[in-house]
Amino acid sequence: MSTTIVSSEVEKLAEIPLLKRLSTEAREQLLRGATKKSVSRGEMIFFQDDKADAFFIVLEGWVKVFRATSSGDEAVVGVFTRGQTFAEGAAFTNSNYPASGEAVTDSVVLCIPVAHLAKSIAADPNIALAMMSSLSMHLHQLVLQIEGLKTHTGAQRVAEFLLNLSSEPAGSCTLVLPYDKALIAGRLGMKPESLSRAFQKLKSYGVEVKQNRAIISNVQALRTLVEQERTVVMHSSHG
Amino acid sequence: MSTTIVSSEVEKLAEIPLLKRLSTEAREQLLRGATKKSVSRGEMIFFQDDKADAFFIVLEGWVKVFRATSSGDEAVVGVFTRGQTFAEGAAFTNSNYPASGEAVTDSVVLCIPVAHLAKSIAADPNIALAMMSSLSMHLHQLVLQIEGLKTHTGAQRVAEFLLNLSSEPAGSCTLVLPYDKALIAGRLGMKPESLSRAFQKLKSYGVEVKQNRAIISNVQALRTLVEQERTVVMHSSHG
DNA sequence: GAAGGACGTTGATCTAACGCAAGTGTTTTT
DNA sequence: AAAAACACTTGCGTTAGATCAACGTCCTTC
Repeated sequence: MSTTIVSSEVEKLAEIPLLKRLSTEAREQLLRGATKKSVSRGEMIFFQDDKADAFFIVLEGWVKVFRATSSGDEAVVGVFTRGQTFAEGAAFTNSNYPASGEAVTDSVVLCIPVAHLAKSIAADPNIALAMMSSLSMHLHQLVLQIEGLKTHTGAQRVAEFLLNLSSEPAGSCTLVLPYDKALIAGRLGMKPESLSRAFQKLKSYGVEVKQNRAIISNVQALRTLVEQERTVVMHSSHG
Repeated sequence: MSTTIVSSEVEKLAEIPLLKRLSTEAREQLLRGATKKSVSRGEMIFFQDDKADAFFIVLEGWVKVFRATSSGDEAVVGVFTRGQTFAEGAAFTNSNYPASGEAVTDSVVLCIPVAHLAKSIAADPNIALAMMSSLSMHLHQLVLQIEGLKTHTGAQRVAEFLLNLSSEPAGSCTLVLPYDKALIAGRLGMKPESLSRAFQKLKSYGVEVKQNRAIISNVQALRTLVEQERTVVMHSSHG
Protein backbone atom coordinates (compact mmCIF):
# COMPACT_ATOMS: atom_id res chain seq x y z
CA MET A 1 0.00 0.00 0.00
CA SER A 2 1.80 3.08 -1.20
CA THR A 3 0.63 6.60 -1.97
CA THR A 4 2.30 9.88 -2.84
CA ILE A 5 2.31 12.86 -0.49
CA VAL A 6 -0.32 15.48 -1.13
CA SER A 7 0.82 19.03 -0.52
CA SER A 8 -1.65 19.54 2.33
CA GLU A 9 0.32 16.94 4.26
CA VAL A 10 3.68 18.64 3.84
CA GLU A 11 2.89 21.14 6.55
CA LYS A 12 2.20 18.41 9.07
CA LEU A 13 5.46 16.64 8.29
CA ALA A 14 7.48 19.75 9.10
CA GLU A 15 7.81 18.64 12.70
CA ILE A 16 9.98 15.67 11.74
CA PRO A 17 13.57 16.32 12.84
CA LEU A 18 15.06 15.61 9.44
CA LEU A 19 12.70 18.07 7.73
CA LYS A 20 12.48 20.62 10.50
CA ARG A 21 15.41 22.80 9.54
CA LEU A 22 14.70 22.77 5.84
CA SER A 23 13.09 25.61 3.97
CA THR A 24 9.54 25.04 2.79
CA GLU A 25 10.84 24.69 -0.77
CA ALA A 26 13.46 22.11 0.15
CA ARG A 27 10.91 20.17 2.16
CA GLU A 28 8.48 20.14 -0.72
CA GLN A 29 11.20 19.15 -3.14
CA LEU A 30 12.27 16.21 -1.01
CA LEU A 31 8.72 15.02 -0.38
CA ARG A 32 7.80 15.24 -4.03
CA GLY A 33 9.53 11.92 -4.64
CA ALA A 34 8.40 10.31 -1.40
CA THR A 35 5.65 7.78 -0.93
CA LYS A 36 3.66 6.85 2.13
CA LYS A 37 3.54 3.16 2.88
CA SER A 38 1.29 1.32 5.30
CA VAL A 39 2.75 -1.84 6.74
CA SER A 40 1.17 -4.36 9.06
CA ARG A 41 2.75 -5.77 12.15
CA GLY A 42 5.41 -8.27 11.14
CA GLU A 43 5.65 -7.03 7.58
CA MET A 44 9.12 -6.47 6.16
CA ILE A 45 10.03 -2.99 4.98
CA PHE A 46 13.37 -3.79 3.43
CA PHE A 47 15.63 -6.82 3.34
CA GLN A 48 19.23 -7.19 4.37
CA ASP A 49 21.46 -7.59 1.28
CA ASP A 50 18.87 -6.11 -1.06
CA LYS A 51 19.94 -3.18 -3.18
CA ALA A 52 19.52 -0.08 -1.02
CA ASP A 53 17.35 2.15 -3.14
CA ALA A 54 15.43 4.06 -0.50
CA PHE A 55 15.55 5.28 3.08
CA PHE A 56 12.66 5.79 5.48
CA ILE A 57 10.99 7.95 8.10
CA VAL A 58 8.50 6.53 10.59
CA LEU A 59 5.20 8.42 10.54
CA GLU A 60 3.26 6.04 12.77
CA GLY A 61 4.08 2.91 14.73
CA TRP A 62 7.32 1.12 15.57
CA VAL A 63 9.93 -0.38 13.32
CA LYS A 64 12.88 -2.61 14.15
CA VAL A 65 16.11 -2.84 12.20
CA PHE A 66 18.06 -6.04 12.70
CA ARG A 67 20.80 -8.15 11.26
CA ALA A 68 20.34 -11.85 10.81
CA THR A 69 23.14 -14.32 10.41
CA SER A 70 22.82 -17.16 7.94
CA SER A 71 22.43 -19.46 10.92
CA GLY A 72 19.32 -17.86 12.36
CA ASP A 73 20.75 -15.70 15.12
CA GLU A 74 19.62 -12.10 14.98
CA ALA A 75 20.92 -8.83 16.41
CA VAL A 76 18.66 -5.80 16.81
CA VAL A 77 20.48 -2.73 15.63
CA GLY A 78 17.80 -0.16 16.28
CA VAL A 79 14.13 0.39 17.06
CA PHE A 80 12.49 3.48 15.66
CA THR A 81 9.26 5.38 16.05
CA ARG A 82 7.45 8.53 15.06
CA GLY A 83 9.64 11.12 13.39
CA GLN A 84 12.75 8.98 13.29
CA THR A 85 14.75 8.24 10.19
CA PHE A 86 16.17 4.81 9.45
CA ALA A 87 18.33 3.15 6.82
CA GLU A 88 19.69 6.53 5.73
CA GLY A 89 23.21 5.11 5.93
CA ALA A 90 22.47 2.81 3.07
CA ALA A 91 21.46 5.72 0.88
CA PHE A 92 25.07 6.79 0.39
CA THR A 93 26.93 3.54 0.10
CA ASN A 94 25.63 2.71 -3.33
CA SER A 95 25.35 -0.84 -2.19
CA ASN A 96 23.03 -3.09 -0.19
CA TYR A 97 21.21 -2.80 3.12
CA PRO A 98 23.42 -4.15 5.88
CA ALA A 99 20.31 -5.06 7.90
CA SER A 100 16.60 -5.74 7.53
CA GLY A 101 13.67 -3.56 8.56
CA GLU A 102 10.38 -4.86 9.92
CA ALA A 103 7.25 -3.27 11.34
CA VAL A 104 6.70 -4.36 14.94
CA THR A 105 3.30 -2.66 15.10
CA ASP A 106 1.00 -1.63 12.29
CA SER A 107 2.90 1.35 10.95
CA VAL A 108 3.09 4.05 8.35
CA VAL A 109 6.48 4.93 6.90
CA LEU A 110 7.63 7.56 4.47
CA CYS A 111 9.76 6.03 1.76
CA ILE A 112 12.27 8.28 0.01
CA PRO A 113 14.07 6.79 -3.00
CA VAL A 114 17.82 7.28 -3.02
CA ALA A 115 17.71 8.53 -6.57
CA HIS A 116 15.28 11.24 -5.60
CA LEU A 117 17.37 12.20 -2.58
CA ALA A 118 20.39 12.73 -4.79
CA LYS A 119 18.36 14.96 -7.07
CA SER A 120 17.03 16.91 -4.10
CA ILE A 121 20.48 17.48 -2.64
CA ALA A 122 21.66 18.80 -5.96
CA ALA A 123 18.71 21.20 -5.92
CA ASP A 124 19.31 22.28 -2.34
CA PRO A 125 22.55 21.36 -0.51
CA ASN A 126 20.95 22.15 2.84
CA ILE A 127 19.22 18.80 2.57
CA ALA A 128 22.68 17.23 2.78
CA LEU A 129 23.34 18.97 6.07
CA ALA A 130 20.09 17.67 7.51
CA MET A 131 20.97 14.16 6.39
CA MET A 132 24.42 14.39 7.94
CA SER A 133 22.99 15.45 11.23
CA SER A 134 20.67 12.49 11.12
CA LEU A 135 23.50 10.11 10.24
CA SER A 136 25.59 11.49 13.06
CA MET A 137 22.85 10.90 15.56
CA HIS A 138 22.61 7.28 14.59
CA LEU A 139 26.34 6.96 14.73
CA HIS A 140 26.30 8.35 18.23
CA GLN A 141 23.50 6.03 19.24
CA LEU A 142 25.38 2.99 18.02
CA VAL A 143 28.46 4.10 19.91
CA LEU A 144 26.38 4.25 23.06
CA GLN A 145 24.91 0.85 22.32
CA ILE A 146 28.34 -0.71 21.98
CA GLU A 147 29.53 0.90 25.16
CA GLY A 148 26.46 -0.36 26.98
CA LEU A 149 26.98 -3.91 25.80
CA LYS A 150 30.58 -3.92 26.93
CA THR A 151 30.41 -2.07 30.22
CA HIS A 152 26.94 -2.68 31.62
CA THR A 153 25.25 -5.78 32.94
CA GLY A 154 21.86 -6.83 31.65
CA ALA A 155 20.06 -5.32 34.63
CA GLN A 156 21.92 -2.04 34.17
CA ARG A 157 20.95 -1.85 30.51
CA VAL A 158 17.33 -2.50 31.40
CA ALA A 159 17.48 0.22 34.04
CA GLU A 160 18.96 2.62 31.50
CA PHE A 161 16.20 1.72 29.06
CA LEU A 162 13.53 2.47 31.63
CA LEU A 163 15.16 5.75 32.59
CA ASN A 164 15.21 6.82 28.96
CA LEU A 165 11.49 6.12 28.72
CA SER A 166 10.70 8.15 31.78
CA SER A 167 11.52 11.79 31.67
CA GLU A 168 11.16 12.33 35.38
CA PRO A 169 14.29 13.83 36.87
CA ALA A 170 13.65 12.25 40.27
CA GLY A 171 11.01 10.69 42.49
CA SER A 172 8.69 8.00 41.20
CA CYS A 173 6.92 7.42 37.91
CA THR A 174 4.85 4.96 35.95
CA LEU A 175 5.55 4.22 32.34
CA VAL A 176 4.31 2.06 29.51
CA LEU A 177 6.68 -0.34 27.76
CA PRO A 178 6.49 0.71 24.12
CA TYR A 179 6.77 -2.73 22.55
CA ASP A 180 6.81 -6.35 23.61
CA LYS A 181 9.42 -7.77 25.90
CA ALA A 182 11.04 -10.04 23.36
CA LEU A 183 11.94 -6.96 21.34
CA ILE A 184 13.08 -5.02 24.36
CA ALA A 185 15.36 -7.95 25.11
CA GLY A 186 16.73 -7.92 21.58
CA ARG A 187 17.18 -4.17 21.65
CA LEU A 188 19.27 -4.56 24.82
CA GLY A 189 21.27 -7.48 23.53
CA MET A 190 19.81 -10.22 25.65
CA LYS A 191 17.35 -13.11 25.58
CA PRO A 192 13.75 -12.74 26.81
CA GLU A 193 14.49 -15.05 29.75
CA SER A 194 17.35 -12.82 30.82
CA LEU A 195 15.18 -9.73 30.55
CA SER A 196 12.66 -11.36 32.81
CA ARG A 197 15.38 -12.07 35.35
CA ALA A 198 16.75 -8.57 35.03
CA PHE A 199 13.31 -7.24 35.95
CA GLN A 200 13.42 -9.50 39.00
CA LYS A 201 16.74 -8.01 40.07
CA LEU A 202 15.41 -4.51 39.61
CA LYS A 203 12.66 -5.21 42.13
CA SER A 204 15.19 -4.64 44.90
CA TYR A 205 15.82 -1.23 43.34
CA GLY A 206 12.16 -0.34 43.49
CA VAL A 207 10.99 -1.31 40.01
CA GLU A 208 7.68 -3.08 39.64
CA VAL A 209 6.71 -4.48 36.24
CA LYS A 210 3.20 -5.69 35.53
CA GLN A 211 2.27 -6.52 31.94
CA ASN A 212 3.40 -3.60 29.84
CA ARG A 213 3.47 -1.16 32.75
CA ALA A 214 6.53 -0.36 34.83
CA ILE A 215 6.52 1.56 38.07
CA ILE A 216 9.75 3.12 39.23
CA SER A 217 9.50 4.11 42.87
CA ASN A 218 12.83 5.92 42.96
CA VAL A 219 14.28 7.25 39.74
CA GLN A 220 17.45 8.42 41.41
CA ALA A 221 18.22 5.04 42.98
CA LEU A 222 17.94 3.48 39.54
CA ARG A 223 20.21 6.08 38.07
CA THR A 224 22.98 5.36 40.55
CA LEU A 225 22.71 1.68 39.63
CA VAL A 226 23.31 2.50 35.98
CA GLU A 227 26.31 4.65 36.79
CA GLN A 228 27.90 2.05 38.99
CA GLU A 229 30.93 0.15 37.80
CA ARG A 230 30.18 -3.25 36.32
CA THR A 231 32.39 -4.99 38.85
CA VAL A 232 30.69 -3.33 41.78
CA VAL A 233 27.28 -4.38 40.53
CA MET A 234 28.42 -7.94 40.10
CA HIS A 235 29.83 -8.21 43.61
CA SER A 236 27.01 -6.36 45.27
CA SER A 237 24.84 -8.35 47.65
CA HIS A 238 21.81 -6.71 46.17
CA GLY A 239 20.87 -9.04 43.43
CA MET B 1 53.09 20.12 16.96
CA SER B 2 50.78 21.45 14.29
CA THR B 3 51.46 22.82 10.82
CA THR B 4 49.33 23.92 7.88
CA ILE B 5 49.24 22.00 4.62
CA VAL B 6 51.51 23.26 1.86
CA SER B 7 50.05 22.99 -1.61
CA SER B 8 52.71 20.53 -2.76
CA GLU B 9 51.24 18.09 -0.27
CA VAL B 10 47.70 18.35 -1.54
CA GLU B 11 48.47 16.12 -4.48
CA LYS B 12 49.71 13.34 -2.22
CA LEU B 13 46.60 13.49 -0.06
CA ALA B 14 44.35 12.89 -3.04
CA GLU B 15 44.51 9.14 -2.44
CA ILE B 16 42.61 9.46 0.83
CA PRO B 17 39.10 8.04 0.36
CA LEU B 18 37.34 11.10 1.70
CA LEU B 19 39.23 13.39 -0.69
CA LYS B 20 39.46 11.04 -3.63
CA ARG B 21 36.25 11.93 -5.37
CA LEU B 22 36.56 15.66 -4.88
CA SER B 23 37.65 18.06 -7.56
CA THR B 24 41.11 19.56 -7.15
CA GLU B 25 39.52 22.85 -6.17
CA ALA B 26 37.29 21.32 -3.52
CA ARG B 27 40.22 19.37 -2.13
CA GLU B 28 42.33 22.48 -1.91
CA GLN B 29 39.50 24.42 -0.33
CA LEU B 30 38.98 21.81 2.36
CA LEU B 31 42.68 21.45 3.10
CA ARG B 32 43.21 25.18 3.32
CA GLY B 33 41.80 25.15 6.83
CA ALA B 34 43.41 21.85 7.85
CA THR B 35 46.46 21.38 10.01
CA LYS B 36 48.84 18.47 10.29
CA LYS B 37 49.43 17.28 13.81
CA SER B 38 52.12 14.92 15.07
CA VAL B 39 51.14 12.91 18.11
CA SER B 40 53.22 10.49 20.11
CA ARG B 41 52.11 7.07 21.23
CA GLY B 42 49.68 7.43 24.08
CA GLU B 43 48.94 11.08 23.39
CA MET B 44 45.30 12.16 23.38
CA ILE B 45 43.91 13.66 20.20
CA PHE B 46 40.51 14.69 21.54
CA PHE B 47 38.62 14.13 24.74
CA GLN B 48 35.18 12.66 25.29
CA ASP B 49 32.74 15.37 26.35
CA ASP B 50 34.88 18.18 24.98
CA LYS B 51 33.30 20.53 22.46
CA ALA B 52 33.58 18.83 19.08
CA ASP B 53 35.28 21.49 16.99
CA ALA B 54 37.22 19.34 14.55
CA PHE B 55 37.35 15.97 12.84
CA PHE B 56 40.38 14.00 11.71
CA ILE B 57 42.07 11.90 9.06
CA VAL B 58 44.94 9.56 9.87
CA LEU B 59 47.99 10.23 7.70
CA GLU B 60 50.40 7.95 9.54
CA GLY B 61 50.13 5.50 12.42
CA TRP B 62 47.21 4.08 14.37
CA VAL B 63 44.55 5.80 16.41
CA LYS B 64 41.97 4.35 18.76
CA VAL B 65 38.60 5.87 19.60
CA PHE B 66 37.09 4.72 22.86
CA ARG B 67 34.48 5.54 25.41
CA ALA B 68 35.30 5.57 29.08
CA THR B 69 32.74 5.31 31.83
CA SER B 70 33.17 7.39 34.95
CA SER B 71 34.09 4.20 36.75
CA GLY B 72 37.14 3.36 34.68
CA ASP B 73 35.76 0.77 32.29
CA GLU B 74 36.43 1.51 28.64
CA ALA B 75 34.93 0.38 25.36
CA VAL B 76 36.88 0.64 22.10
CA VAL B 77 34.61 2.00 19.41
CA GLY B 78 37.05 2.00 16.53
CA VAL B 79 40.70 1.72 15.52
CA PHE B 80 41.83 3.70 12.52
CA THR B 81 44.86 3.94 10.29
CA ARG B 82 46.24 5.56 7.15
CA GLY B 83 43.60 7.29 5.05
CA GLN B 84 40.73 6.72 7.47
CA THR B 85 38.52 9.45 8.82
CA PHE B 86 37.42 9.54 12.45
CA ALA B 87 35.20 11.66 14.68
CA GLU B 88 33.36 13.02 11.64
CA GLY B 89 30.09 12.24 13.31
CA ALA B 90 30.76 14.85 15.94
CA ALA B 91 31.22 17.49 13.30
CA PHE B 92 27.50 17.70 12.67
CA THR B 93 25.99 17.35 16.06
CA ASN B 94 27.00 20.79 17.24
CA SER B 95 27.80 19.22 20.55
CA ASN B 96 30.52 17.22 22.26
CA TYR B 97 32.64 14.23 21.33
CA PRO B 98 30.88 11.06 22.48
CA ALA B 99 34.25 9.32 22.81
CA SER B 100 37.96 10.03 23.17
CA GLY B 101 40.72 9.65 20.58
CA GLU B 102 44.25 8.51 21.37
CA ALA B 103 47.31 7.70 19.29
CA VAL B 104 48.33 4.07 19.80
CA THR B 105 51.51 4.52 17.80
CA ASP B 106 53.42 7.69 16.95
CA SER B 107 51.07 9.17 14.39
CA VAL B 108 50.33 12.07 12.11
CA VAL B 109 46.73 13.21 11.78
CA LEU B 110 45.06 15.80 9.65
CA CYS B 111 42.86 18.03 11.74
CA ILE B 112 39.94 19.75 10.03
CA PRO B 113 38.02 22.31 12.08
CA VAL B 114 34.26 21.98 11.97
CA ALA B 115 33.86 25.67 11.22
CA HIS B 116 36.07 25.32 8.19
CA LEU B 117 34.20 22.23 7.00
CA ALA B 118 30.95 24.15 7.09
CA LYS B 119 32.48 26.91 5.01
CA SER B 120 33.88 24.39 2.55
CA ILE B 121 30.55 22.62 2.11
CA ALA B 122 28.91 25.96 1.39
CA ALA B 123 31.57 26.55 -1.25
CA ASP B 124 31.22 23.09 -2.78
CA PRO B 125 28.30 20.80 -1.84
CA ASN B 126 30.13 17.79 -3.23
CA ILE B 127 32.17 17.81 -0.05
CA ALA B 128 28.96 17.00 1.79
CA LEU B 129 28.43 13.91 -0.34
CA ALA B 130 31.94 12.70 0.43
CA MET B 131 31.33 13.22 4.13
CA MET B 132 28.06 11.33 4.00
CA SER B 133 29.68 8.38 2.35
CA SER B 134 32.30 8.37 5.07
CA LEU B 135 29.67 8.60 7.80
CA SER B 136 27.73 5.77 6.24
CA MET B 137 30.76 3.55 6.19
CA HIS B 138 31.32 4.04 9.88
CA LEU B 139 27.66 3.44 10.55
CA HIS B 140 27.88 0.18 8.67
CA GLN B 141 31.01 -0.79 10.53
CA LEU B 142 29.37 -0.20 13.89
CA VAL B 143 26.38 -2.27 12.84
CA LEU B 144 28.72 -5.13 12.04
CA GLN B 145 30.50 -4.67 15.34
CA ILE B 146 27.25 -4.93 17.26
CA GLU B 147 26.20 -7.99 15.35
CA GLY B 148 29.57 -9.58 16.05
CA LEU B 149 29.33 -8.94 19.76
CA LYS B 150 25.90 -10.49 19.96
CA THR B 151 26.19 -13.46 17.67
CA HIS B 152 29.83 -14.53 17.71
CA THR B 153 31.98 -16.03 20.43
CA GLY B 154 35.32 -14.49 21.30
CA ALA B 155 37.23 -17.01 19.23
CA GLN B 156 34.98 -16.35 16.25
CA ARG B 157 35.54 -12.61 16.47
CA VAL B 158 39.28 -13.14 16.65
CA ALA B 159 39.12 -15.41 13.62
CA GLU B 160 37.14 -12.78 11.76
CA PHE B 161 39.69 -10.15 12.72
CA LEU B 162 42.53 -12.28 11.38
CA LEU B 163 40.66 -13.00 8.15
CA ASN B 164 40.11 -9.28 7.60
CA LEU B 165 43.83 -8.70 7.98
CA SER B 166 44.72 -11.37 5.48
CA SER B 167 43.52 -10.90 2.00
CA GLU B 168 44.17 -14.43 0.88
CA PRO B 169 41.04 -16.07 -0.49
CA ALA B 170 42.22 -19.53 0.53
CA GLY B 171 45.22 -21.62 1.50
CA SER B 172 47.69 -20.42 4.10
CA CYS B 173 49.15 -17.06 4.98
CA THR B 174 51.28 -15.20 7.47
CA LEU B 175 50.28 -11.82 8.79
CA VAL B 176 51.48 -9.19 11.20
CA LEU B 177 49.21 -8.05 14.02
CA PRO B 178 48.92 -4.30 13.48
CA TYR B 179 48.87 -3.25 17.14
CA ASP B 180 49.31 -4.76 20.56
CA LYS B 181 47.11 -7.49 21.88
CA ALA B 182 45.51 -5.47 24.63
CA LEU B 183 44.09 -3.18 21.96
CA ILE B 184 43.06 -6.05 19.72
CA ALA B 185 41.18 -7.43 22.71
CA GLY B 186 39.48 -4.09 23.30
CA ARG B 187 38.61 -3.74 19.65
CA LEU B 188 36.94 -7.15 19.78
CA GLY B 189 35.13 -6.48 23.03
CA MET B 190 37.09 -8.77 25.29
CA LYS B 191 39.81 -8.77 27.91
CA PRO B 192 43.45 -9.52 27.04
CA GLU B 193 43.27 -12.79 28.97
CA SER B 194 40.31 -13.88 26.90
CA LEU B 195 42.09 -12.97 23.69
CA SER B 196 45.00 -15.11 24.75
CA ARG B 197 42.66 -18.01 25.37
CA ALA B 198 40.89 -17.42 22.08
CA PHE B 199 44.24 -17.77 20.31
CA GLN B 200 44.69 -21.06 22.13
CA LYS B 201 41.36 -22.30 20.84
CA LEU B 202 42.23 -21.25 17.32
CA LYS B 203 45.30 -23.51 17.40
CA SER B 204 43.03 -26.45 16.68
CA TYR B 205 41.88 -24.57 13.60
CA GLY B 206 45.43 -24.16 12.35
CA VAL B 207 46.30 -20.72 13.67
CA GLU B 208 49.75 -20.22 15.17
CA VAL B 209 50.49 -16.91 16.92
CA LYS B 210 54.05 -15.98 17.89
CA GLN B 211 54.66 -12.46 19.12
CA ASN B 212 53.02 -10.13 16.64
CA ARG B 213 52.96 -12.68 13.84
CA ALA B 214 50.07 -14.97 13.05
CA ILE B 215 50.21 -17.92 10.68
CA ILE B 216 46.96 -19.24 9.31
CA SER B 217 47.48 -22.67 7.80
CA ASN B 218 44.00 -22.91 6.31
CA VAL B 219 42.10 -19.74 5.59
CA GLN B 220 39.01 -21.61 4.50
CA ALA B 221 38.78 -23.67 7.69
CA LEU B 222 38.88 -20.46 9.70
CA ARG B 223 36.19 -18.94 7.55
CA THR B 224 33.81 -21.82 8.15
CA LEU B 225 34.38 -21.35 11.88
CA VAL B 226 33.30 -17.73 11.63
CA GLU B 227 30.21 -18.61 9.68
CA GLN B 228 29.13 -21.32 12.06
CA GLU B 229 26.25 -20.79 14.37
CA ARG B 230 27.18 -19.69 17.86
CA THR B 231 25.48 -22.68 19.41
CA VAL B 232 27.33 -25.12 17.20
CA VAL B 233 30.66 -23.59 18.11
CA MET B 234 29.90 -23.78 21.79
CA HIS B 235 28.95 -27.43 21.70
CA SER B 236 31.71 -28.49 19.38
CA SER B 237 34.30 -30.87 20.79
CA HIS B 238 37.01 -28.85 19.13
CA GLY B 239 38.16 -26.63 21.85
C1' DG C 1 -16.73 -20.27 28.18
C1' DA C 2 -13.72 -23.74 26.43
C1' DA C 3 -9.76 -24.21 23.36
C1' DG C 4 -5.82 -22.69 21.43
C1' DG C 5 -1.96 -19.86 20.90
C1' DA C 6 1.11 -16.09 21.83
C1' DC C 7 3.61 -14.16 25.36
C1' DG C 8 6.03 -14.25 29.52
C1' DT C 9 8.10 -16.44 33.71
C1' DT C 10 10.59 -19.79 36.31
C1' DG C 11 13.76 -23.59 37.24
C1' DA C 12 17.81 -26.40 36.32
C1' DT C 13 21.95 -26.75 34.09
C1' DC C 14 25.91 -25.29 31.46
C1' DT C 15 29.59 -22.41 29.59
C1' DA C 16 32.01 -18.33 27.62
C1' DA C 17 34.12 -14.91 29.52
C1' DC C 18 35.71 -12.30 33.56
C1' DG C 19 38.76 -11.21 37.68
C1' DC C 20 42.63 -11.92 40.17
C1' DA C 21 47.14 -13.49 40.87
C1' DA C 22 51.19 -15.63 39.71
C1' DG C 23 54.13 -16.83 36.12
C1' DT C 24 56.96 -16.31 31.68
C1' DG C 25 59.02 -13.91 28.18
C1' DT C 26 60.53 -9.63 25.85
C1' DT C 27 61.99 -5.07 25.56
C1' DT C 28 63.93 -0.89 27.51
C1' DT C 29 66.76 1.44 30.82
C1' DT C 30 70.71 2.25 33.38
C1' DA D 1 74.98 -7.31 31.82
C1' DA D 2 71.84 -6.68 35.33
C1' DA D 3 67.64 -4.61 36.51
C1' DA D 4 63.43 -2.80 35.88
C1' DA D 5 59.38 -2.14 33.12
C1' DC D 6 56.29 -3.97 30.13
C1' DA D 7 53.50 -7.37 27.41
C1' DC D 8 51.55 -11.49 27.38
C1' DT D 9 50.11 -16.11 29.18
C1' DT D 10 48.31 -19.50 32.39
C1' DG D 11 45.78 -21.39 36.35
C1' DC D 12 41.92 -21.24 39.17
C1' DG D 13 37.65 -19.77 40.95
C1' DT D 14 33.38 -17.19 39.93
C1' DT D 15 29.51 -15.53 37.38
C1' DA D 16 26.33 -13.30 33.96
C1' DG D 17 23.87 -14.90 30.77
C1' DA D 18 22.46 -18.74 27.38
C1' DT D 19 19.96 -22.98 26.61
C1' DC D 20 16.23 -26.14 27.19
C1' DA D 21 12.11 -27.33 29.03
C1' DA D 22 8.07 -26.79 31.80
C1' DC D 23 4.64 -23.93 33.41
C1' DG D 24 1.48 -19.89 34.02
C1' DT D 25 -1.19 -16.14 32.15
C1' DC D 26 -3.29 -13.32 29.27
C1' DC D 27 -5.90 -12.69 24.85
C1' DT D 28 -8.10 -14.15 20.98
C1' DT D 29 -11.48 -16.99 18.34
C1' DC D 30 -14.99 -19.96 17.59
